[in-house]
Amino acid sequence: MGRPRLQDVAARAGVSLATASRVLNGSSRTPAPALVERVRAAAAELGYVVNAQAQALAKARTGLLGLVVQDISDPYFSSIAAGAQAQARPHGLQLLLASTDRDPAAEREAVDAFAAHRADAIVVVGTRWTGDDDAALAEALGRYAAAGGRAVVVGQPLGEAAVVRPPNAPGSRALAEALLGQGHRRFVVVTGPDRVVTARERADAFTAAAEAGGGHVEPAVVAGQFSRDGGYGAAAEVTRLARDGAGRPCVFAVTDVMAIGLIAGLRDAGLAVPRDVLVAGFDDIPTLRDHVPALTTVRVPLEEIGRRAVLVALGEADEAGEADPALATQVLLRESTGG
Amino acid sequence: MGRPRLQDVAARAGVSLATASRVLNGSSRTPAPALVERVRAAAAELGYVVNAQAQALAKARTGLLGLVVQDISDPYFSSIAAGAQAQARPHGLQLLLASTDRDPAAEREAVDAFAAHRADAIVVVGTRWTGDDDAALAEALGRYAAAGGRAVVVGQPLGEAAVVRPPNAPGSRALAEALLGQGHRRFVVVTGPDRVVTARERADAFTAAAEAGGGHVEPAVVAGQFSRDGGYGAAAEVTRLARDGAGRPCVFAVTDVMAIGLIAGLRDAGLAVPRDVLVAGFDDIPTLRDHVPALTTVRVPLEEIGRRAVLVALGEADEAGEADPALATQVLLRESTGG
DNA sequence: ACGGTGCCGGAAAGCGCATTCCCGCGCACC
DNA sequence: GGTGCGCGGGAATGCGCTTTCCGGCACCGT
Repeated sequence: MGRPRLQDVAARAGVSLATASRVLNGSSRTPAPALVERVRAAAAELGYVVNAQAQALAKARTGLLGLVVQDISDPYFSSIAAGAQAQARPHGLQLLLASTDRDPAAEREAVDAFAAHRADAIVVVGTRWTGDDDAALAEALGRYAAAGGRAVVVGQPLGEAAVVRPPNAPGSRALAEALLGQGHRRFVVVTGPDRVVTARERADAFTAAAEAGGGHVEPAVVAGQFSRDGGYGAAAEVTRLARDGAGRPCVFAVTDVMAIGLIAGLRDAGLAVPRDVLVAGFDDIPTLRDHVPALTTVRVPLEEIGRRAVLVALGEADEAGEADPALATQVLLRESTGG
Repeated sequence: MGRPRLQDVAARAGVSLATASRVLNGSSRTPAPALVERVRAAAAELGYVVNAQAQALAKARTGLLGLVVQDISDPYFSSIAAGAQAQARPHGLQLLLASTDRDPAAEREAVDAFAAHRADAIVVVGTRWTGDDDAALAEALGRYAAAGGRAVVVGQPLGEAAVVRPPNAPGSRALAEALLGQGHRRFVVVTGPDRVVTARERADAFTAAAEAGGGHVEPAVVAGQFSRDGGYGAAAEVTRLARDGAGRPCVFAVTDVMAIGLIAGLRDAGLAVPRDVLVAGFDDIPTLRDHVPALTTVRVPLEEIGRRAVLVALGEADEAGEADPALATQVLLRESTGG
């Protein structure tokens, strides 16, 4: 009553285990057509389902790809995951997913768990942290790679792992230049907590480009969280700046979801966008396409980043730097910065 | 230079394989403290990482939980996935994820792949299809369950699998009643393609409740796709209805993302919400919380549904019907239906 | 006609671990 | 002081499959 084994299929087809294996799974040699037919028939009749675990043990390859993201319910990560999934399927890889809730310790645990499952490759997606939160993760990935696994990080470099760099700096620079082109000169950056490297990359590149282009950038507003609520919370400080200084400030919130929260907070404070304050975001989250006011943002090819990470993990593509043409951003100027 | 095996750890600690296994993984018996210490030390020195594949083969349990969703980049599914992940981790289960791009054939293939990997349980999330698109999936899940796997579907019942029913009908009924309570009487339902059972469940329950409460429900508008673009495309027909009849129609779009698309389409057609048309959605997608106008919708405990599905898969909870109190919906009346 | 060259099928040795069974020891009890 | 029992450690078996390796056969060339 248990599951049929390959042995059972072989017996029913009147062939050896080796032949059955060659017919159903093997690749190096192809048995005679008559045997192939018999084995296939026997397998079908028995409802045979290969045991990937046993196969993995024998072949030292599991067909598993570990994907570690910081929050799968965040559209940024789920878009990347969708791209990874799309690329994994045609390669016959199954995705092992871990969503870490932005906890560096959980990231490390996920990598260790995937290593235990002997995933053929591991892709870790998400911002690195300043300080030494990453040390344990780097070590875990290092051990994994030393044992023959392929490690890829999407975000910032970490240890020896191959890296796919989302175009944070180029995108932020392009955004600054586009806003300068619209005539804006007074900028405010709403960034995430200090330890979030991605937030810093975007903020720094934007600030540098804005100042290089003759703009004035106010001291950055540091949001308490790297999220919608963080953006909302930053509204108070932005409101103060808007009421103090001269002219409408043009605010760059380093992610779309922060920008959305910021706009909501401004509205609750009695300020309208773009009437009183201009706001731009980053990422071009699909669900926010119909936001009112339409949000100026930078489109990041998230799915493509996911696909690329998988290809790198498979050794079929090279690492991607911030300037990689396949991962180029696109600035989308919309109503929130004055149209 | 290969990975250390348990055998290597045992040798280094001067104990037998069995003892090492008992120390590091086993549970039935605990060796003497001195030995435990020696084995642990040896494992640490060697950098031993247990081979989950080998363990799975020997124990006939993999610690894998298969999760099949229709589109991981859709916030509906990614929220459920987040809940599933949160529930899986404390149980020491790893998530095997498949995103099928809403292709019934891909759903079946994913189930077969998970069965091959001997996942301890499989959860299939998403609407069923009318017609016999589901037959193959039902069969695959049936085979899997017959071989001892635990199968759970989130959505509509399918074969013998345990089912967690999102509260589509209760939520839709409650929404209709709330809208009636606001005084609305003229309703339009924007539903998805006929084959999408979830769309039909919501539309039917809403229609029945609205009519039972004395409302008038126009013939349903069938969107071409179960998505934002489907909602956008339905705007033309809704515009016609709004211009024809008497009074502002109150439109129920069966998902938030369709509602958002609809509102965008209406805007492009020159109609404002709620000035000319009222619109309500379903799901309460977090990212849309700051939409303007604020969207009347039905909050569905998506993460909780994900958690529950995992618990059912683990045999630690019972199936959940549409009226399950733990999965209750909440109607959120907001500006899009007149506040 | 004979030795040689491929092919093709089967037997068997693992892959890394859990687990059953067995054995030896020390203790309590009679 | 002897018997029985409990406990802790080790040898061996098997989980289901892949993959060498080997033997036999047919077919080729000379």
